[in-house]
Amino acid sequence: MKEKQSPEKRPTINDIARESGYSKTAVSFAFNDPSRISAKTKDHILKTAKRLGYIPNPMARNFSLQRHHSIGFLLPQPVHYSLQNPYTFAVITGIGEECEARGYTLTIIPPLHKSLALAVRNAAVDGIITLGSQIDDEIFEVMETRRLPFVMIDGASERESSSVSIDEEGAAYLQMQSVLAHGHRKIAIIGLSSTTNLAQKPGSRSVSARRMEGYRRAFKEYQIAESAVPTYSCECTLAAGSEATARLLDTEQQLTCIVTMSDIVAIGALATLAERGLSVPQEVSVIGFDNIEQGQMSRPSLTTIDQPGIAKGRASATLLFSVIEDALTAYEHKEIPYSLVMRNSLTQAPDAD
Amino acid sequence: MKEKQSPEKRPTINDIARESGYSKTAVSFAFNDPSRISAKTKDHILKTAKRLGYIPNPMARNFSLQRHHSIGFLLPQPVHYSLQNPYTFAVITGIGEECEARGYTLTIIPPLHKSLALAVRNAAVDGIITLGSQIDDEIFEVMETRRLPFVMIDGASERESSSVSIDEEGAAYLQMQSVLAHGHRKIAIIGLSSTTNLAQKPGSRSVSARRMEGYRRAFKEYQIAESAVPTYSCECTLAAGSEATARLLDTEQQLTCIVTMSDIVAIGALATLAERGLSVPQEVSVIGFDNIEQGQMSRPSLTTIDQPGIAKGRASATLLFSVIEDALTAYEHKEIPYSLVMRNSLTQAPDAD
DNA sequence: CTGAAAGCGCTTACAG
DNA sequence: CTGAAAGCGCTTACAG
Repeated sequence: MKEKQSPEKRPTINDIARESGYSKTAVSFAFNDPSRISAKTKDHILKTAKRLGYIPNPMARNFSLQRHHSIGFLLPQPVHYSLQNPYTFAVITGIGEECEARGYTLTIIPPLHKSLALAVRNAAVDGIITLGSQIDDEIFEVMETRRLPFVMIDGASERESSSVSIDEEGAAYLQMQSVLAHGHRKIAIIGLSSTTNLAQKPGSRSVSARRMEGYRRAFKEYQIAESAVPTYSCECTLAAGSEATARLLDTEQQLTCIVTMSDIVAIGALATLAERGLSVPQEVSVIGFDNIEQGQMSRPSLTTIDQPGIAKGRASATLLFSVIEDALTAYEHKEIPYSLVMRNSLTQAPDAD
Repeated sequence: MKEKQSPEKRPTINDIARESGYSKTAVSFAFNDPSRISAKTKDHILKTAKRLGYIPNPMARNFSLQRHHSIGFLLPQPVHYSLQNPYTFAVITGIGEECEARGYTLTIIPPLHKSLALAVRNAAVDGIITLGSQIDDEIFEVMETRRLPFVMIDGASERESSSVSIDEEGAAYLQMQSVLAHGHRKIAIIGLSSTTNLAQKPGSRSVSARRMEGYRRAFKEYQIAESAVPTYSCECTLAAGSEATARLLDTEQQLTCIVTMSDIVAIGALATLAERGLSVPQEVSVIGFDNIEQGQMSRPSLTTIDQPGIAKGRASATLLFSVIEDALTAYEHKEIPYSLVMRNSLTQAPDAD
């Protein structure tokens, strides 16, 4: 009765043991540690396995080993939005490179029934990397009670964990400073709107907020009233960037420079400016943030702040693996260097002299 | 002795059963099917779970259920190359959207110790989606002996499985036909080089090969000798596209149009042409393939063949889920529609009249 | 070199 | 409504 051989069912280690005449132990060794059995035994077992079409079941193996061999990447927003931004992809690429080197897979975790926390409860991963500052408390609690190590990229929480970021305030300062140094005074900012519907924690400052402080420092240095600089915000997509720029051009008079917090938004702005017949940078300058690859190819090429997504992804995965595999418990906060990339979308203000 | 309470270890269902005074069965029901126990029991159990910090172990749950709740995406090339192409990302986005709707995660599977087949042996997924035609026989064998359902996108195998593609030959015909209809006769092609080091199976034709047939049909129609059209090929990256274009311009005389098999390559071509001071489309026309988002933003905007990556991703996931969840066994070959997107990189040949 | 057996942490058919 | 027990398919410490 035990032998019921439905042709559908894949063979298990028991089938190979029975069929080859050896024990399950021997079969397991044949696949995982052949040095522990004789060459003859190994050959016989492997041959039997091949004949019956046996491959050890990874799920059972992982369960026995208590390792998923995968790390998770938490999408900050629904798939459709998140994956629209090449910066997200750069981060994923970096994480993926590190996974490849370690023999892990990379599990992308979208919200489950609209809930990321629920998705994290169920995620079959050994650790998690988060991106952005929209991770709510419930998610952290789930990760903590699951004892799931995690690393935050661009995060804003004071949780006990490793993290990877750039100095947002410093980078934003550099960005605005370079705009002001080019003589621009009629400036508009397009920031990043937080699409989360959860209240931001008082202690945790969003990326937008931290960058605004950098802007303020630059304003102070150039004695500009912050209130004189209109600030818009939009989602981080090409379309939203175009549209925000259109709104902005309809409202503001005689701008000479648009400062964005994302290349994607900046490229959207370029499109709208071209449509309106405004030449960049002669009439209006534009500056981006991120340094995505497409910024080199846009016309004009985009002046921007380089924040290397791939490097961030790699660094976060390295940090995560060090706690997963080496059981490292000291948390590390890694700051990735940023820099100003001068290309052709920013020039002297036309009204400056 | 059994009770050794290391503070490190997360509690299991046994701990909650013991602590709450109920059985494991009851604990399991409290989480998965509360209607089967009394409200009082449920409350008590859930409270105990919360107190001890218990979340059911997903690995054990999956193992018991014999479901990973994840589908795999097979990277056609090492992470660093594959994820360079926005088309790949569009496909991933489409798959991700469908996973999100079904409550699955999406596992990205890079090669393990350089071997994709090895990675597929170990992948903790319920099914696999492949992209491109570089999947070798060993991989198919692994999937088949693992009884792992799979769907191929842009695949070229005659395997028993569902697949998603466009009519490559027809789409390429349309592309070349539109070039010829604009009067171009001094044309060069930049195809896709196959980076696989395995011999292509005789029966399976690569995407490049199938598209060449479409080109041939167009040539025949316009009575052009195929041998008169130089054909280059390069990897599908921006840099390789730039470089192939440079090589091509160094060798060929007085081209009026460059026909590429990928927008990424076409955008690389645009960059090289700009560098050389050749105006597009006045002096040289360029046509792409894929219709990635950046093609709208390039200068000039890119005329191309639309092959919707997101739609392909979604369709492939839908097909895969139908065999995973509904145990569907009939294989389906889905053709996604393509179309010509006329923008500004293609115009009448300068020498035509 | 080889094997019997415990263990990984759940789910669920079955009996009460 | 509740619980004892079998089962999911491996790995590995231990004994021989």
